[in-house]
Amino acid sequence: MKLPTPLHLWSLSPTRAVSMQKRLAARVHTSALSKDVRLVAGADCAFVESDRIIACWVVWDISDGTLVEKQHVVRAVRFPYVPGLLSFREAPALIAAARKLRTEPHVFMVDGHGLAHPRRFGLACHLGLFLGRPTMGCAKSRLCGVNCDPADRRGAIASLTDREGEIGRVVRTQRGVRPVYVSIGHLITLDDAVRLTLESCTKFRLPEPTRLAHAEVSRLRRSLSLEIA
DNA sequence: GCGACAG
DNA sequence: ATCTTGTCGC
Repeated sequence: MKLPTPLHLWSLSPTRAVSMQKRLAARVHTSALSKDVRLVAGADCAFVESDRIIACWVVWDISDGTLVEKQHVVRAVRFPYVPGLLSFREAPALIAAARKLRTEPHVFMVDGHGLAHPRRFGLACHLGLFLGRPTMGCAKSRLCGVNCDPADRRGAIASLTDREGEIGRVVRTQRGVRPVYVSIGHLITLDDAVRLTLESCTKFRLPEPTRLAHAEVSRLRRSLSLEIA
């Protein structure tokens, strides 16, 4: 996959990283997604010995539920986990893995937030700018904002808001499970992000693209752990 | 000062 | 995220 010229280097201090987020947040855009979304890419990361990161992208066909392609990279971890700065830890590896994709996904989904971030610039937004393509976030827990608890039925939705208004939506993807937190990343609308989330959660709480990517990095981590031992 | 805090 | 078996609840 051909990617745009990188917007900046990744060797930044946490303080500089925060400044960078504030600056880049202005470049994020909401826009209608093309009508025929079929290929949905899902990402996830795993860590080995806390010093190496495994980043993977899986391309899932929403029309027939098949796995089209999967690519991954293993790199050295260069940034600590700091709430609000997740992209500086995971994005570099995810971008490298995305370059290896041979198919062109219609939208990229990540395990984390996009706009539903303290500075409105979560991992999904950061990746959206670097990939120059539609992205959205579907997180397992909340980072910021307030919300009501959606009804306990598949498809129930509650608005996630912060001072300026709606920054995402809390979606119950299956009855009897905890809801997921959906927000836009870049070049997509919140309505489409929620729709894609529900269409991708065919049988589990989490979307298939992201769920499959998680299974893949877990498998890769096991084999790498064995090489060490 | 006291919580909250994506993965 | 990661360390980890059985076990409480629907």
